Amino acid sequence: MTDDVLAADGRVIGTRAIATRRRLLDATAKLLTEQGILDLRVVDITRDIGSSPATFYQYFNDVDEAILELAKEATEDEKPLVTLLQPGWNKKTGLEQAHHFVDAYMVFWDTHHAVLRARNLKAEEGNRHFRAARTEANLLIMNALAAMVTEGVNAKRLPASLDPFTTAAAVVAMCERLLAFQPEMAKRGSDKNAIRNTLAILLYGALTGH
Amino acid sequence: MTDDVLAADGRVIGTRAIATRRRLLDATAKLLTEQGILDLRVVDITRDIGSSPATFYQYFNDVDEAILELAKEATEDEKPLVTLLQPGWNKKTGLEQAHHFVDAYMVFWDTHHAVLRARNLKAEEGNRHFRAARTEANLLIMNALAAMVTEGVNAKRLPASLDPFTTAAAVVAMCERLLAFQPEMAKRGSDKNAIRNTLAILLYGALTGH
DNA sequence: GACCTATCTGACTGACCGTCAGATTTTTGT
DNA sequence: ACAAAAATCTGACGGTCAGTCAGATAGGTC
Repeated sequence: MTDDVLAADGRVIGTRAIATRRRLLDATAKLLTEQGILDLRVVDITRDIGSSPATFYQYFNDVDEAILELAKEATEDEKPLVTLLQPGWNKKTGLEQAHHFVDAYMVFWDTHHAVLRARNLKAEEGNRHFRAARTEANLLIMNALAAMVTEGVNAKRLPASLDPFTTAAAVVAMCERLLAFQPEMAKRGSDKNAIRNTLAILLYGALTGH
Repeated sequence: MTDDVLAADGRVIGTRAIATRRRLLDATAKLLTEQGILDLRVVDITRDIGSSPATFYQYFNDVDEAILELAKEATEDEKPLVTLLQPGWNKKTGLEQAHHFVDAYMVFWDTHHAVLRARNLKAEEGNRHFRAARTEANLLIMNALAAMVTEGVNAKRLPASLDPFTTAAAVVAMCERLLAFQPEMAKRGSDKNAIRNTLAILLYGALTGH
């Protein structure tokens, strides 16, 4: 019952409608990637699937609602990343584990960057629902990171004055931002591999104190 | 001659027009802060100064042009920060110097966050002019940071595999992002001071290896 | 095939964008 | 001080998009 798909007015919809709704979501994601959120128009979304604006509003009250759903789908793809973040990265294999995480994060980012950017913008501009979505997604990763920092602090490898949660936020920030900067940095001589390596080292250092 | 103020069609304008243009820029900055870029409408900007949309287009070809100018003004305010980033942060006073930088950066961010967010979004969505503006601003800080990293690498306090430029980007990312997250993190128990301290420690560590 | 329900869309209202011709204000010349 | 010229401002308009609603169309049931 709970996973019934609903129209904008809340009624349960059938298979044809579910398919239409899905095509609308896919078109939204596509146009978000191609044109960015500032030029995202409902007309374009519906034109893309050969339909009319009225159809869109059958399934979503506004564009935000569609983007929010895409953001939640992205969060689902983020969950598996947590398993790569377990306390106990040691001197021998820790750096390699950091690399694994960075690689997985890069794939995740490449897949969802347009939606994540839109989500973050709306969250930063104060939209309650997008704040909640971002917080939920970030907590997945940040709780795992904070646990690793706490372990490092307890083992006296990291300074006690380091706030684990803030450090975790800083680590997430580095990951997201370096990937967003990537194309620009490439022009300045830092290629994808340099970014990957440096990110792994910084993560490894910040999280373990090694 | 070069610092003459120009209208949208390129002609040099007089004192009354300069004042109008300035009021338009201030109103743009104000509404960008209050409502965010997604709800920024030219009608609102001109209404705010008791004028009409046509006036706006006398001075700017579109809203982007006004935001870009505000972004460039923000860059001017960023330049003094570079003096706080000199190689040679040592064990005794280094952490304190990191605090100074973090404090100055916080003030800068608080003043310009709405414009900077808009600039970064447009840059990330591929707008050439905003990319250039962001790159110019970031290079100010990043070159200074990269020089500090290079010094740390040379003194063998930092691993040689660390790419100075990427590290600098990571540091900038941490600064920007933690400040953007601030209100959200406050709710989860990391107050402004914890953020300030943690950021300073992370900076100090990443830049000097101490 | 007649009926019922789910789904879709044409057509409309209202708002904003960006333009332009003409109105208003300021400056210049005498 | 006044008229002419230049600079600045704006009302009004055509075009596009958001969002709504009544009615058309498609799919299923008996």
